[in-house]
Amino acid sequence: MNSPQPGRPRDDRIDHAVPAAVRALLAEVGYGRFTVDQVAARAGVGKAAIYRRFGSKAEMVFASAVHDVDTGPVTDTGRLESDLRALICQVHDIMDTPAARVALPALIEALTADDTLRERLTDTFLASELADVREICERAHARGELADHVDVELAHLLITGPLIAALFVFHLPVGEQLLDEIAHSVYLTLTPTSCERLASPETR
Amino acid sequence: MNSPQPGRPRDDRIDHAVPAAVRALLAEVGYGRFTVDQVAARAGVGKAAIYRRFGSKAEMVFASAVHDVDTGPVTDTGRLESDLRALICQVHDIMDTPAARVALPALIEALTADDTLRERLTDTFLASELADVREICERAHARGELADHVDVELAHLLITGPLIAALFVFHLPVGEQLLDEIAHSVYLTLTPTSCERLASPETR
Amino acid sequence: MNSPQPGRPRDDRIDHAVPAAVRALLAEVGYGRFTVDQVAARAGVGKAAIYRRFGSKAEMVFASAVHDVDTGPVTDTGRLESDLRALICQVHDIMDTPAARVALPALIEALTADDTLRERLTDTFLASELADVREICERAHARGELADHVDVELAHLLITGPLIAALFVFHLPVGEQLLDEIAHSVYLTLTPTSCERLASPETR
Amino acid sequence: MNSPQPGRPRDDRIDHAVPAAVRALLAEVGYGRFTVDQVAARAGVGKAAIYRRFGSKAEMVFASAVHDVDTGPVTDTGRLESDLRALICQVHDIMDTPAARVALPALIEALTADDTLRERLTDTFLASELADVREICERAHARGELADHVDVELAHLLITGPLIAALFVFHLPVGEQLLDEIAHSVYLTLTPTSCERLASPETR
DNA sequence: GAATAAACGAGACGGTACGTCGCGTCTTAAG
DNA sequence: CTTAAGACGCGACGTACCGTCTCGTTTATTC
Repeated sequence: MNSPQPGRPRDDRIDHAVPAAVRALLAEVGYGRFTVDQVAARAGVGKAAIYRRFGSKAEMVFASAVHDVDTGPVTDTGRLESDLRALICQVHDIMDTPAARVALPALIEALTADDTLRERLTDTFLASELADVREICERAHARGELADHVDVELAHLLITGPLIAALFVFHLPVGEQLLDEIAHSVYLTLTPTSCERLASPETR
Repeated sequence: MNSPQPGRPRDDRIDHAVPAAVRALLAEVGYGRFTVDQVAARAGVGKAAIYRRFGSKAEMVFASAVHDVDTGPVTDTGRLESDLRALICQVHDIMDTPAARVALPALIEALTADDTLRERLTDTFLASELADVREICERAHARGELADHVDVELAHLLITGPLIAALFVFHLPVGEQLLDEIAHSVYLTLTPTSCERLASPETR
Repeated sequence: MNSPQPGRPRDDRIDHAVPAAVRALLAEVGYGRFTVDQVAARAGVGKAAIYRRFGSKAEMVFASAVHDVDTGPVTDTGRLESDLRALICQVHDIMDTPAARVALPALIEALTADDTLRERLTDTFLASELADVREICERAHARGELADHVDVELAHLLITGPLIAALFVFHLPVGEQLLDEIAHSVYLTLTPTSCERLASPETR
Repeated sequence: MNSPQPGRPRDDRIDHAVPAAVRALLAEVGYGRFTVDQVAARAGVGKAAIYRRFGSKAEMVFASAVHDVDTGPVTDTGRLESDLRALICQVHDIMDTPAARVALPALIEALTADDTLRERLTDTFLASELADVREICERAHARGELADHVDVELAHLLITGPLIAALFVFHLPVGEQLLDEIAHSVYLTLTPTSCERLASPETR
């Protein structure tokens, strides 16, 4: 019926070799002195094979660096703060890969000029993270830990922002304690303080 | 005594004209389609004069983008939360310049490869902001709003991180309300929760 | 057997278009205000394609200026003096091209520093001209016009020297009469003088 | 009367040091990789002092290379051929200086673009050499060796041409024998052959 | 002797061309 | 129809040199 299409099929090994070479080179030389020809040579591949798969250098880097960000479902710890803590840890693990440490800054740079890339990021990474935050909040609301209307986008910024700043801008060491503190900060921000709850429980 | 130095001195007007041209061009065409020749032409200057001052295109851009970050003293509003709000606004004003919106992502990218640049950023921008945060906290402590030991670096991350993420990564609109919310979040994180205050009012 | 060589082959049209553009530009603007970018633009070619063929601007110019010096066999007029006249005319035609008038002085300059270039000139142009002179002399000898041992290199200098001096050093107009006179001078120099012939007519 | 003019007078040492540096550098690196800044450094002099004396790099080189070409009167040997031989030797001595071997090719190159330079050369070097040739011919005519009307310009080309070609184009060794042969060739060309004189003494 | 005026070393300046490098496309022959 | 190899057009890069200009200093003549 449908002939699997004529001609030589694409080589699956290339689909793996190229992103691997990209990550290796990113870790070695960074994004600045990073060349498509180098990637081709390293992967033992022609440039045409690369450009048949990726529309541009930026796309190639982006697709190669964040190749398996399907983080799976958010672990349910039973309490809001530790759920947040788990999510933050998950995000951190994605960002602190050797390849990601150089690819994400490059991605940030590329985003300023490339609207398509920006849209794609919004639709995939951002959407998925917002969904995760929303899920956590809904679970907390179901448990009565949280009011029904929380600003999910704000929460997302409070979670990712400090991580991005620490990792990619100020290049500070990011330890467990910092993740705890960020989680606690978000928790405090999302939950009405005891004081408010005690003082005016009916105002809401 | 010691002759100031032989030869024709550097032209002061160029020292101003080049960064101005850089900022204008960054705002107009972005970092991607940004040319040293364009800068030279715009500034009415030869390329040699530029490369005599900056080692590379990147250095020129970064040195030009953050030209007057000496934001002066932090306004004292009398209350911690509004002090934080003012500081956040200050930081935001620096970052939301047309030139900065395109230069800072490029700077972030460059930081991953250039240790010197990283040090320079740490010693200037980061140090100055940490000092600002510290000053605000000390004033709050003097007023009795704050415990004596607060994590200034954490506070700094909580302030700048969400701004950076919103402006440069997710390209979200940053309005007054968001600045309010960030300030509130930092305030909540720094101050002991009501609950704790209620539980141990005499510890002060 | 041996694969002709991998990859895209050099474009033959460029091999012709570039020298043509060089000659056109040399004739138009001279060697002084002559730009590689202009050549590239005129030939509809990238600079890389040029530098893939020629190691430098100078190489490109010289290789382009003397593109078809294979002047074919020397015309046989049946008499030594008119043979010489024909050869001188041939040499003059090569040197008085618009392109050659500006390229050859530059070539002369380059020869002082570049041994390789010098060798190449010796092996091609000089060798070919010496062969021509030798052929003419041998024909004359066969006809009995000439003694058997003539100094071919001297003859060559006497032919080309005045042309070079007139065209490239003193920039004098070179008309038919001058060519006649040079030919006559060489003829006189090569042939035994009448005096000698009168004195010893039987030596032949 | 004429005040020797106010202000600091020009430094005589510079007038000597610069041409000396030019000749040294020409001999060392040739004209191609020859820099005005190098000359200034070598002579221990500022560039302004150079450009106050010479209008351009080409002028400087030209004036420095042929600085003492006042060859004095032509020796009178009593016979035309040896007079020619002496003149050729004089010309050769000028051209075969280490500095001249690189400066003259550069001068030849410069002549194609610079009309002023060409005029200057014509008015000085060429005029002086033509005068020399003319003087020799007149002496020969007075002695009865020569007819009254000889083509002085042709003679000049026949003298200088082969020298220029040998020295600057083909870079052949120029020995005493070659000078002899050139002199003989010119002699033959200038003097009517015995045959002609014998055959038709009255045709002239 | 002070003022003037030109020349000096040093080196920055505008301009222009150089030769290199990278991107993304195209063109071969081979599979 | 894909592949490896590599040439292609384009365009920016950073360097080099020219000839000019500005400094502060030095050296002579003129008031």
